[in-house]
Amino acid sequence: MKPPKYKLIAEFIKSKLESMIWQEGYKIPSETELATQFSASRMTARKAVDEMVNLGLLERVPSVGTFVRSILPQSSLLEIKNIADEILSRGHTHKMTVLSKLLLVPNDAIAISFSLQNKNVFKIIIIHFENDSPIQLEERYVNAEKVPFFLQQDFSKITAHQYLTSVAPLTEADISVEAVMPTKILKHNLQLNDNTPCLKVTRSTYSNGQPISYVVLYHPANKFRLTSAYRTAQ
Amino acid sequence: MKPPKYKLIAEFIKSKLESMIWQEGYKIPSETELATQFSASRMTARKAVDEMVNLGLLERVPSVGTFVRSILPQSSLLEIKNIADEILSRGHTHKMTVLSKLLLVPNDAIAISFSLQNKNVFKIIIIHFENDSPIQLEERYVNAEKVPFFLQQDFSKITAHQYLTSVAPLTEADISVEAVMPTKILKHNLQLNDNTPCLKVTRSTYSNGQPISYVVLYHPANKFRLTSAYRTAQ
DNA sequence: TAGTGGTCTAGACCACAAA
DNA sequence: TTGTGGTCTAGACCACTAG
Repeated sequence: MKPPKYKLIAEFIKSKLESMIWQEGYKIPSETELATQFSASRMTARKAVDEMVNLGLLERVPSVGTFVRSILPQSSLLEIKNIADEILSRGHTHKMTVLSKLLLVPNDAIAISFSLQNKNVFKIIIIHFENDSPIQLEERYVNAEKVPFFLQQDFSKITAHQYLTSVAPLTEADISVEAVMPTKILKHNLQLNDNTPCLKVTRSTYSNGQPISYVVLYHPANKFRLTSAYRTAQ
Repeated sequence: MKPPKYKLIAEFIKSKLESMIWQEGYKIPSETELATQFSASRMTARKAVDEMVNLGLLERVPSVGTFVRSILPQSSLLEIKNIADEILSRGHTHKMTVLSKLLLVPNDAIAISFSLQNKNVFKIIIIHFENDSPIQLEERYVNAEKVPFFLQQDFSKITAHQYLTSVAPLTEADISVEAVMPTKILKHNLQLNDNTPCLKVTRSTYSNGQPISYVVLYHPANKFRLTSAYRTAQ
């Protein structure tokens, strides 16, 4: 299984960018030059450049050349925050209760969302309290292979999210947000009235391409808002 | 200026998706077939398919074929996107109705959120439709001093957001998301049942420190998800 | 005029899946 | 065995920019 040639060229470009040898605004070798350098056809070199352009790392200027783009600090947009820290930063007290802990093989829906099939996962359900009032129900699935000691943690000392990021650095995440009506169980656990909708946040996290955790968070809508700030570069 | 051949092929595919002739899961003609049909080489047909795959509308399965992807209505929280483009990129039709347009001095709540006091703002209310079904109510306040010709735009040709970014480049934004129960008016306009919660997105946008627009977007929860992807810098 | 990216062709070989 | 997508080649012509 050898990688295709265009991947090699793309890796070459990436390494130049990572090592900062090619800095912002630098004009990279023309497609013809890259092709010659790698004994490839121009179409193949172009495909490598295509990939980097799609990633937003390079920018083409017709008739002129291809240049290193300025980097946008996009990661700060929706920070993956720790609920304990957030509550403490509001000057409130944080408490949690673990409702259940177990080891299982995920059902289809979870497995597909989480790209884990026929693998063991841990499941844990936690309720978080802010000043003794429930503010979040956390239903979390964790890749048991990658994080074998997950269930042995004392979650009153370290949150699940804190522990996971310490074991496997968070590199990618997919987040989705919906508004839902709570189920009976949810209503009971979050001490909700009849007509209170919930914010449902679903998040899959990955560490270097490996799925680590799939979590569904429910927040009573009258107590919670998800916020995010956006800033362009410069 | 005639469009390149691969664009024609891409448009052909897009039209099949928009008209729902090719539905979810449908296996589209092979690259070779497309090439023959358009008297193009396979590489050119492939480039058209590439484009649709990158847009997330098609999915390749090696050795088997290329298929129409299932589409969940979702929107990016991170990127400030244009709802019309998003709907179109799902192969659906977009329509809008302007409910009201006016010039006013903002009340306190709006003024504070929007850091505009004693200044004129335009207010506009728009309903967006995806395939004739209402998907978003947009209640927007615009800084009249910075964007004097806002109300004169034809919003069936350009969305409010498109026009604003063309006049004043978006540099900062604050976004917040809540789950709420719809008011009577909202229920009526979004054609909602009694028990459908709404996702309420509030966004303030700025251009180089100047407030440009404050917008509240309501989405029926059964039709909408907000999503976002997170990637660390390399 | 020389160099660049944008497009395009008409072939080719491969690995893989389905019949 | 056939058809598919994945990769690749060695040319080509174009419009455009810059020296």
